[in-house]
Amino acid sequence: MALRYTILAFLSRQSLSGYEVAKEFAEGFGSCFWRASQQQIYAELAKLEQQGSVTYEAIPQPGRLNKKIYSITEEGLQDLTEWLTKPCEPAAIREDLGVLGLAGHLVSHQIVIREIERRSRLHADILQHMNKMDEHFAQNLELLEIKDLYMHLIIRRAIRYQEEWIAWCNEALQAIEQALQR
Amino acid sequence: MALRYTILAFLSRQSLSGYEVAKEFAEGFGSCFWRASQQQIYAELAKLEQQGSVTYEAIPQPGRLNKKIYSITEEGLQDLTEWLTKPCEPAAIREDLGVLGLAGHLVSHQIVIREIERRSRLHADILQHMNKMDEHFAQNLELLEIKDLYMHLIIRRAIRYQEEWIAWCNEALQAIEQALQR
DNA sequence: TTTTTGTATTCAATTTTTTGAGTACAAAAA
DNA sequence: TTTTTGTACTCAAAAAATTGAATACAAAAA
Repeated sequence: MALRYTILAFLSRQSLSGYEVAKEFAEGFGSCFWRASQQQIYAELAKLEQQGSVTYEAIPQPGRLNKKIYSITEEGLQDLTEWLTKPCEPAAIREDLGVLGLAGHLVSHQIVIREIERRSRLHADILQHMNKMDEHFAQNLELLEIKDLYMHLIIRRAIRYQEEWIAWCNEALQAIEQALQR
Repeated sequence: MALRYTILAFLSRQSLSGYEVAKEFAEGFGSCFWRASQQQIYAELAKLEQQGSVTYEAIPQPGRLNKKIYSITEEGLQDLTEWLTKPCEPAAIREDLGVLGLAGHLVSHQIVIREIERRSRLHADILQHMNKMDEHFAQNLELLEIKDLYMHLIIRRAIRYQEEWIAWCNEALQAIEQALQR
């Protein structure tokens, strides 16, 4: 279960409130790597706090609910490090679109084409977002400290992933069109 | 929830026993696209049967438990078609290895390198398997009926996915080595 | 001025997934 | 001949994820 460790990893970079962790998932790393709902995140943070892997400092906000700034503890750091050290297995692709490959013959090719075109556009949007995320790192690649180099590499993974999707969409569209002409 | 529809999609191609569906997941499409345990599959088939999306014919096996051959029904076909027609969203990458990008600085670079090298090998193995799956389709691409063309395209997706992983692993290893030399 | 957006968190029910067994027998391999 | 592998299915508990609310207020936009 990587949600726990993803949260710990965020907190190993900087202390964050639950809301900010959720934002990381929604906009940063998580937007294309790992998704989690706010509820999941708050629940996990509470569990981590109970187990002593994180602590929080309650920041009283004038006229509002307290903001809890979570920080990783020694135990949390150790837990995370241990997990990172273990080998991990590749994940399944788990794409709904894959089912179209199994049963696409049940719907008209227009629908298949429309869906692939739509996907291509979606990935182009995400790609743009990822490229923006990478900008700062890619510009001074030579001076990056290790922490940022790894971040750059993982963003690169996301970028290549999106590019690959777009390339496949093109390949697929071309193949379908060619088949239709016969 | 695509498990349900993935099973329906398998059954839309041919009738299968629960065991054979599980094998599809373990070795075929599912090995790299969608994973599901036997228990999940049997449970889902039972649910689908209750709902009338599939039926089964019990094949008495001499001296064994009955084998249940599941077939998709009209309702199942309609349900699946409806689902295929709706647009679907890209999935998150959900790779444990991604966490290394967030917190790789906590472990030695040997561990990071070892893990990336390991990944590269794993993906090469899966790639080989996928290429074998595609062989039959790729050979007579010109004569494929639509059903098989789509299957080919989705296998191509899996192939490109593995190739992309391997390419990224190489890029990452090179970047890390270069950084270490400074 | 009212509505929307953004910050910030919590609760609860349901569904899905994972984990770990257990049953039963045939065929092939050691 | 004993063990392993493959076929074939079932049960149950625990963990994780999803869905849908609800609360509370500030700031900006309409």
